[in-house]
Amino acid sequence: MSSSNLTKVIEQYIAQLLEDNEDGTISLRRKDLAERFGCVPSQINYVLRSRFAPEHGFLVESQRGGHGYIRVIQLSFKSCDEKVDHIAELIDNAITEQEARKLLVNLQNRKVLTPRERLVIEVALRNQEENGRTLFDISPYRRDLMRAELLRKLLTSLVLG
Amino acid sequence: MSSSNLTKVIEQYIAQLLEDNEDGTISLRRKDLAERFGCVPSQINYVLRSRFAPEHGFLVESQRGGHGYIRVIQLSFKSCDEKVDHIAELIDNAITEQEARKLLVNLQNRKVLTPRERLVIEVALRNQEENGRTLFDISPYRRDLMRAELLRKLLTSLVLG
DNA sequence: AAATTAAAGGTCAATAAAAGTCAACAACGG
DNA sequence: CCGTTGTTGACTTTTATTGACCTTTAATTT
Repeated sequence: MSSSNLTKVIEQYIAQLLEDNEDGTISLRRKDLAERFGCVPSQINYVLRSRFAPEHGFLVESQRGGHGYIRVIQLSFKSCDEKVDHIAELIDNAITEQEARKLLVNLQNRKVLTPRERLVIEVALRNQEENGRTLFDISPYRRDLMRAELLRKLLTSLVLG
Repeated sequence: MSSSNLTKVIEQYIAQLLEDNEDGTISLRRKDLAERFGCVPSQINYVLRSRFAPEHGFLVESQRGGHGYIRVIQLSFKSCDEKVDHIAELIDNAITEQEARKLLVNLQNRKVLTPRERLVIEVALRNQEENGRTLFDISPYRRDLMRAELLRKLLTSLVLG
């Protein structure tokens, strides 16, 4: 039944907690949450993986064992969907290394990225390029596709964050 | 009460002592500390092992017998190269997702990374994991190797940058 | 000086209390 | 009907706490 979609319900519950808490950080007990929603504990992991991933601007920290916890951190609320759409448009289905680099320089100039953030992104792109070329023998075009996908994930996480 | 988190309380106490002391060094008596917090002495060893280990940026020295003591030293890096070496030591040849996440939390706590930088790094790691798992069918161990390599590249670039 | 004793701190293993992983199965949307 | 998304439970790993036993050092006694 789509009316009782557990994942959605739990997602909204957590989102609500995050909204209520001004600093964008909340702490959960996995077991308690599972009990509250009458589900198995690993369901909580599923919700976190699928809805509160870093690609969406969230960080999740946790500790096992006695006094364990799960902490969800929303990096910021000033996410304008405009910006995200803009980024998404900027990055086509495929993007070359040159285009990617130009885009990053541009974003840094516009203060969307710090120099350090640009650096990390470039290292991540280069690493994937390297692996695709030497380890997996991916075609140039497919590498452009993969580059676009990675870049989109990295940038949207940052724009959201 | 068993509901309170002893380890955390003791950790914060020691951290406070270190903050108050300008030279980043303090001396403890294990027995006194155990008495103050109403726990068994070996609990102190646990706190030191798990919270003031080198990977958290501390050194612990001690002496047994009469006039014994435990000294905690907060270490600082003179140069970038020292920092790079330290980071390199933290990342083994292979690293699991869990270990990687812990390391990143730790580095953020130590102000080596901003939250946004941690976010980008987590996205990059997740992306590679996802590709390795679903696109290229890489074995778990090999994914741990690749994760370590990527993490090393990303972190050293940042520390140097 | 050597032996003893007291006073530190260290190690390890058992136990309990979390959270994580994975794969099979179910339900849903196109 | 097929691929994706959600649900479940069995099994694993990590963390915290406690206590019994071990080692090292300094002071005291013989």
